[in-house]
Amino acid sequence: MSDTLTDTLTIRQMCAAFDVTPRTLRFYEQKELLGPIRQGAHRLYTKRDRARLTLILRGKRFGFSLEDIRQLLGMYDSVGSNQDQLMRTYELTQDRLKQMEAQRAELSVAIEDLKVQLVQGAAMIAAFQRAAE
Amino acid sequence: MSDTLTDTLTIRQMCAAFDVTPRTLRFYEQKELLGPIRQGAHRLYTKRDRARLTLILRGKRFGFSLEDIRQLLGMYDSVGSNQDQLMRTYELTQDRLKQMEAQRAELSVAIEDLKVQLVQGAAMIAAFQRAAE
DNA sequence: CGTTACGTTGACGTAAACGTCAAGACCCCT
DNA sequence: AGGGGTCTTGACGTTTACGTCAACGTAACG
Repeated sequence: MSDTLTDTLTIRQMCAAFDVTPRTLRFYEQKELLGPIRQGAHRLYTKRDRARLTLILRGKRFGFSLEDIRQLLGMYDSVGSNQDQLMRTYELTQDRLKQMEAQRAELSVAIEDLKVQLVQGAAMIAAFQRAAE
Repeated sequence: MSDTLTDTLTIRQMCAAFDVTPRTLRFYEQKELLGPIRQGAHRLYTKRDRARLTLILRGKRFGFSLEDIRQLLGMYDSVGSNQDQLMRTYELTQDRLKQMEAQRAELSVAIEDLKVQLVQGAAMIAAFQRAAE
């Protein structure tokens, strides 16, 4: 088994692992997206932080704001919250899920569009080459 | 047939149709994403502008920057460019397509994750309700 | 035990994507 | 001809998501 007490990363290791800067990690912490434990003043990032950062970076790639993501993350650690809070988070997550499914459908459309354009582009390039003979 | 000479929208009509502000349309024009014709000083948005704006707003929803989108739009009106330009645009579009396909795959993962969370959330809510009896 | 590397907290700077006036032009109406 | 509505071009303000110092603490290494 992995030693959960020592299974932590320093800020540098974290940066290397996720290709972000220290500033970014501290910024996310300030915005309550991450909550690394402290050893003195130094930050230590646990498995939980790594999981959260994965979700944060993923969310960003889909155009979600950090505030959006913060709310989404609420779903992942709603343990210990009361029932009302849990219900709100649940509904919020349902909404977000629908958004994401709509987004995926739209992305598929965009991909198909682009494929068509590529075929047309290839045809134009071929025409150029015939004309250049 | 539609009269192509009068098939244009004013900036207000355009804003209403796409739910954006005038400032946004002027900003996109300044960034060379749109190129409405002019009647005197006034802007008139053609079918082409409408198609481009659709693509712009779609791109934004996937986290593309306006500069990214400007390059993508280059693919859609590369008619009249020379072969080198055409080839560069073609390759650029291929790259972007791969990005978008990767993005879609990742989005699917995120959606599945969220669905799992929803099931867990539902279970937690159910547990709360049993406990409250 | 010094110094070199890594860490910390502010504080200020910056790029992107607009928002928000200000000042003026143009058009329609009565 | 005056008023109202819509348009124009600046110019400056704002928010988000960090970058970039400065000044300082600490930990590790030879």
